Amino acid sequence: MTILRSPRLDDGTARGIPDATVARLPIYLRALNALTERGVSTCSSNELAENAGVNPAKLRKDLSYLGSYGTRGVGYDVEYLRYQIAREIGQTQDWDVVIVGVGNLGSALSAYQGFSTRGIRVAALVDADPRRIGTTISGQTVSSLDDLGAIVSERNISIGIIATPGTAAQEVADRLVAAGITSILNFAPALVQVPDGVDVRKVDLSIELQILAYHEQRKAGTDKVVNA
Amino acid sequence: MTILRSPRLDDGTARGIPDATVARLPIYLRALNALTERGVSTCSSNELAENAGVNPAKLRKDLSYLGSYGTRGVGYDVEYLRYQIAREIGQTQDWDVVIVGVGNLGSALSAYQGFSTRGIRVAALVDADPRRIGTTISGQTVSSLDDLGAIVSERNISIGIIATPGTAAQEVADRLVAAGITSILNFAPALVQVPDGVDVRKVDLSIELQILAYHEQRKAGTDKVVNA
DNA sequence: AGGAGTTTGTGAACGCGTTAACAAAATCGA
DNA sequence: TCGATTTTGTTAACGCGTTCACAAACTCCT
Ligand SMILES: NC(=O)c1ccc[n+]([C@@H]2O[C@H](COP(=O)([O-])OP(=O)(O)OC[C@H]3O[C@@H](n4cnc5c(N)ncnc54)[C@H](O)[C@@H]3O)[C@@H](O)[C@H]2O)c1
Ligand SMILES: NC(=O)c1ccc[n+]([C@@H]2O[C@H](COP(=O)([O-])OP(=O)(O)OC[C@H]3O[C@@H](n4cnc5c(N)ncnc54)[C@H](O)[C@@H]3O)[C@@H](O)[C@H]2O)c1
Repeated sequence: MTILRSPRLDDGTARGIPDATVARLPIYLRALNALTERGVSTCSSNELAENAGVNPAKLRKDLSYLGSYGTRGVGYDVEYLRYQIAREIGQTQDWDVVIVGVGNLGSALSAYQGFSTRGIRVAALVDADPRRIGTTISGQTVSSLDDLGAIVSERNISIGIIATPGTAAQEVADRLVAAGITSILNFAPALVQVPDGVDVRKVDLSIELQILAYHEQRKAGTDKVVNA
Repeated sequence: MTILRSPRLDDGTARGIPDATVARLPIYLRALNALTERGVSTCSSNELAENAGVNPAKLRKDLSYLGSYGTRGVGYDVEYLRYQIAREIGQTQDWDVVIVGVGNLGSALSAYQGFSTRGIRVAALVDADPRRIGTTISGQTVSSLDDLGAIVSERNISIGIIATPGTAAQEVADRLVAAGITSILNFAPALVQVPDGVDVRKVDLSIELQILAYHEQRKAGTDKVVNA
């Protein structure tokens, strides 16, 4: 009698897609867009899986959580499937984000053109440094951290990006939450505590490189065997 | 009679630490450094786990793959454990990386001070744009992509970062591999194919935000219930 | 010396994610 | 119409990662 986080509810509504699947849906979307650009209008799971770099069985299982959008013996209609995935992950609308901390990384993020094609719009830039406040970065005026609450509610922003030093991360997170933000992407190498109902994802670029370094070290130890 | 990728080999040598554990070891390292700075010389698994934001049992299991470095009834010696983890993940030496593509993101990465304290050294910057080649960014001269092979072998670089547009990613990966690079961190939204023996990790910031957007969409649908 | 208290290291259970395998459902040609 | 062929959707098996729970090992106090 344990309560399961079942992908499908009893009423048949597809809900609660596994995290691992959610993380891959944007990849499929990108692959479908690439197929459209190449003029392909129908594809099999093998074809799409190849383009996305995943196992075909995994792709089909992932898609099965959304519904039954393929045709047996035929495959998937590229445009139709693209729309269904986009709808599922909320890409039929744009999501506004605020970047807090427009230093090296925050500036690079604010200049990135690739977000807009994925339904992400950088709607506001915020910093605490008086020398940065009021300046224009990538066509946007940098606002004060103190105006965060007003900006978030005015522009209906629900996602915040922390690109400040680690020491400021918790304070910034608290302010974002107080302003009504319910999703945070944290680039600072620090743990942030948030109340229930707020999602936090962490991107740690140092760790990515450290993981590669670990494998490099292991390779060095077995190189004689591998290169023999 | 299947061959297992066992954490421990028959001779007792600790090898083949699980991927999930490897990804957390740098977090523990950071937490241990923080404890040292606070003057703490001994800590329990509960204490360290709290600082790292993980379950204590998970922490102990992770550490058990490295060896038995704690004392029952006492806990861990912070400095000793820090050294053991550092040694395990290759942080007793510096790892040199080359950044290919010094645009917005590549420049931000090259300016980042946080890498050096984690054993990562940005040893070279490379670009294909003649207007960038020869300029100085974060105190380093930008070299031509054509000199990649010489730079990599001269400076003994084993890790490459791709920060070029997605369209150039595969070509850059090929060049990195040809130059002798065996680990790649790819920021471009593109799949890159590499030979066996070369590790590739992908960081996709759009997808991180898209995952948050998905959860935002779900929250919107259940808000009435949650906020009731 | 011995018992009470503390904390590690690990065995075992559990759950999630991945993958293989196949029945169901479609197309196509004869 | 029917059999051969293709490809999906799904079930079942498997492996990895997480977590609980506890014996083993240590400290400390009397
Ligand atoms: N630059 C990189 O490539 C890189 C790589 C990995 C991780 N990071 C992490 O990303 C974060 C940002 O890095 P960066 O290189 O852009 O740093 P940076 O120093 O260039 O920029 C930080 C910005 O945050 C602002 N800031 C400081 N405190 C603030 C506060 N309380 N509220 C609002 N703004 C505040 C500063 O004024 C500055 O503009 C850091 O945590 C860093 O560790 C950066
Ligand atoms: N800027 C961001 O915040 C951000 C966010 C997410 C993803 N990305 C991805 O990171 C990558 C870099 O982004 P960016 O904003 O820095 O782009 P950018 O256009 O600012 O810089 C790209 C750089 O790569 C160089 N380049 C192009 N072709 C090259 C080649 N064949 N060899 C070597 N160098 C080459 C260009 O000269 C330029 O300097 C892109 O793939 C982008 O999609 C960037």
